[in-house]
Amino acid sequence: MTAADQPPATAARQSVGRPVVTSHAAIEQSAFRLFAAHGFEGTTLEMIAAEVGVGRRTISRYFTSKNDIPWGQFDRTLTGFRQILDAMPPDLPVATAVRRGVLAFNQFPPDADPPHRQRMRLILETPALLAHSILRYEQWRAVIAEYVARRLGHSPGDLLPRTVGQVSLALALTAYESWLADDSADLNELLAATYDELTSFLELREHST
Amino acid sequence: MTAADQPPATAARQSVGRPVVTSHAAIEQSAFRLFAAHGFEGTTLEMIAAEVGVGRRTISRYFTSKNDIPWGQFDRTLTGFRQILDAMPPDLPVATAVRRGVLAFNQFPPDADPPHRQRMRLILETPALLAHSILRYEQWRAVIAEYVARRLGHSPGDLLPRTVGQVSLALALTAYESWLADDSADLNELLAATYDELTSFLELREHST
DNA sequence: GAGGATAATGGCACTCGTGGTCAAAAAGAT
DNA sequence: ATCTTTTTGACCACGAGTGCCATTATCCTC
Repeated sequence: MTAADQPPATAARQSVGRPVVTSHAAIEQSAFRLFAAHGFEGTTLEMIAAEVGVGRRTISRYFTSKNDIPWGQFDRTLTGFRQILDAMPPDLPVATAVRRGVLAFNQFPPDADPPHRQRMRLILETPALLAHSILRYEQWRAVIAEYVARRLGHSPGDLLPRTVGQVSLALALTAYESWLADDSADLNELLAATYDELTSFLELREHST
Repeated sequence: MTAADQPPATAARQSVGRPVVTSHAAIEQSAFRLFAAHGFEGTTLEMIAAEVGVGRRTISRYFTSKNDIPWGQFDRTLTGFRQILDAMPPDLPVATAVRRGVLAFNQFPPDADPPHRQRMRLILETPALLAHSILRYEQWRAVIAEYVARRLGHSPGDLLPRTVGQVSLALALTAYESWLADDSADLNELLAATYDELTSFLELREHST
């Protein structure tokens, strides 16, 4: 009931007890190979287990669900996102800081682009994964809400921080959609464009109710 | 391959052949009773079938998935949403029309409020249903995107219409969250407040990159 | 170096949702 | 009364998820 219940947690303390036979990364790689070949639905946990060379039960220990496999190290990237926002100059308007933060978060080295594209394509084009994604993005939104709340002296549960988190996600998802639809598109440009579209759209209105 | 494959489609042509033994509404009601008593996960299709008095297989014919049961007649409400938007005065700024449209769509007669609240609480507080919801909301976003596209002479697939659809959904979901958190809250006021929060937030920024 | 403690593994079994198939049932139509 | 039409429900199989537990492989202690 103490540490034995924890999942193997790749790269964690591992001195005593039977050594691990695989890793999150190894499973992820095998899984992606199979996903590419047979599609997400067409790939069973059994097939993944066979590809990795472990039991099906072991796969379920490393990933709490099949839907979680494509997400890889997402939790760790959230820490990076938090740092990005925290590093924003405090004199920058909050809205600008959030915008730049989201752009910076999605700035990848050019060589990491194809895998990232493949991963996002899988997630956004597989209904089961698309549905599952909002559960994962909840934490992403929370990062933004917490930052906005801190900057403005609100609580993260207040309407404004939550709104900004949710809207930021909406904009990012829209940009990603366009990005996946056009192989030559630049993600960062699309993110910026989406933000601009929203701003200009809202300026189309008078202050009526 | 013609009409026999179609689901029973409550209230459709039904003159020849074995008569239906239940309806979407009847199943929905029984299901909600059980959901309230045992929770969504704690209710199996078998239990619902027993409560309705039909076979488990029949439930699966009326609803393509367990996740779809709480949505009831959502498809039909989309038609209403389309009509609401189409009825907006053409001289109204698009952003204002969308805002008013979303508010009108969520304007329910006071007596329909408790069931609506119960339904939305179930959907938004059950992880599996929350995840499934974005698949359903895709059509809702499309209604907005199509309206915006028509008003501005764009294609519904363009960046701006999609952005507005996605952001509108984000605002609505945020408002619903707050609504469910406070029993005495008014949904329409919260929707308006969420829109205002976004507007004021964006005005907090200078036009920098 | 033998034995014990420790922790991951993997097999087994079970539940549940989903979906295919098909015979039976229940109505109208001839 | 028989035929046609359509729904029903039973049976089946598959896959994901999960609790349980013996097995295995390592480190630690004596």
